[in-house]
Amino acid sequence: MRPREFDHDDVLRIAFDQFWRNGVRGTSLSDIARDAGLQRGSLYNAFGSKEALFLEAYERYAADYLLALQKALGAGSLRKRLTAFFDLTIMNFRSGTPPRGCPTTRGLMELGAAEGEGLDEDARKAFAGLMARITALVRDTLSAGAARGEFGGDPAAAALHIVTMTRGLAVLERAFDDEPQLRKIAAHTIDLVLGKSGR
Amino acid sequence: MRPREFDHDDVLRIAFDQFWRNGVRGTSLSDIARDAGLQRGSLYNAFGSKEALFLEAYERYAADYLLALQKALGAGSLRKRLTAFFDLTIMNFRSGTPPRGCPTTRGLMELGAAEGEGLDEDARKAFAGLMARITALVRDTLSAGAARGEFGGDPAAAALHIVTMTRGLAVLERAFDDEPQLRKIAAHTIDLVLGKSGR
DNA sequence: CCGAATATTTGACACGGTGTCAATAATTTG
DNA sequence: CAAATTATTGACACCGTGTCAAATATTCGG
Repeated sequence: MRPREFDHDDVLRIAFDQFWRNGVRGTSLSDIARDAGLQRGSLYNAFGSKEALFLEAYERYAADYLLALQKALGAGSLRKRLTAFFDLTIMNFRSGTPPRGCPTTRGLMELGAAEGEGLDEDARKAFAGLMARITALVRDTLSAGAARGEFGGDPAAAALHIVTMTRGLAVLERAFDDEPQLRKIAAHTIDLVLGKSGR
Repeated sequence: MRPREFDHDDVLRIAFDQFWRNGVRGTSLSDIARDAGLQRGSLYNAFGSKEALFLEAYERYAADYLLALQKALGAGSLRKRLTAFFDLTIMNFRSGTPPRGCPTTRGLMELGAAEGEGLDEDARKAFAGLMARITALVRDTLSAGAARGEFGGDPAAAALHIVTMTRGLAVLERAFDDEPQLRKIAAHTIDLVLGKSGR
């Protein structure tokens, strides 16, 4: 067999960077091929379609991101953990020049727009899976905090609330381009969930 | 002058319905022209471009939606008002078969993907304006509630929190297609903002 | 009532993007 | 070294956006 002339993971990274920077709609396979130094046909041969390539790049990124979130949630008081969680989330939206927005939400909203087509359903599932895993991480962190007396509510409900807030922040970031406001909203959320006193 | 052969507002309604149902990306001007019974060229002549047409249709819808929200926020106890607000929001996401998602958020995320191009910036501004106006409505409702002793926190911060939650719900609706869960999250948010007792 | 002015409609065209396919080229294995 | 297998390449079809000139319909002034 003839071997590939490119590295699979390299292309996924290049593609995700493009998708993140310019959106799925705003990125053509010609763009990615040019950046990766190969022909469009090779991408089709290796990945099947633009959306399949996006999906692979997305899942690769999601795995890394999940690890980073886990790390952020893993040290200090419950308040410190949640603060680190929101900090990482917001920093992620604001990375790049200009800020690229939420890498996991933008793709879904773009692809999820035209549903029932097969691949879009796969994108939806990938996103739903990531959200479920993030929610589980936050829930476990809250449960552990509750066991130490740092939290008194329902961990599952609070985790869902927190994750919903991160998705809302992802949308508002696109609308307002106002990082201090995002941070204020996040701080307020932590206060609300933990009780303003800080316990 | 030769008069138009179609009604401006009719076309905006037809277009917005298509955009809402199939997404901006998934709707071609041929689709809209077919539904409206005219030629593609007439749409370009009347509206300039696909995105300009979307924008006009969007703003027309947003004005109606804002009135509906205002009405929902206008009667009963503060808890009842907020409940009606979230109910309307969620019902909006879930309307249509299959549910069409949030009419105001989807378009932004699709168009906001490729930024710095002029018209996308207009879409961002339109969305930001709508969000600001909704936030103001909620803030005023909370302020009035505070004056009646139904709420004890910071109305501006709480309003921003609530609106952020609605955007998060708009995203999660696409991911999970689980209406009861959306309602649970909304109820939990109201409890958190007003204090679980209900005062 | 007629013609000029003006805006709308129509259809052809260019362009770019996705995706397919057959032909070609480069390895590995027998 | 030859056969088999896979990757690459370039041409093609198709669809969507957007532009333009020609044709058409209406209004207004004389």
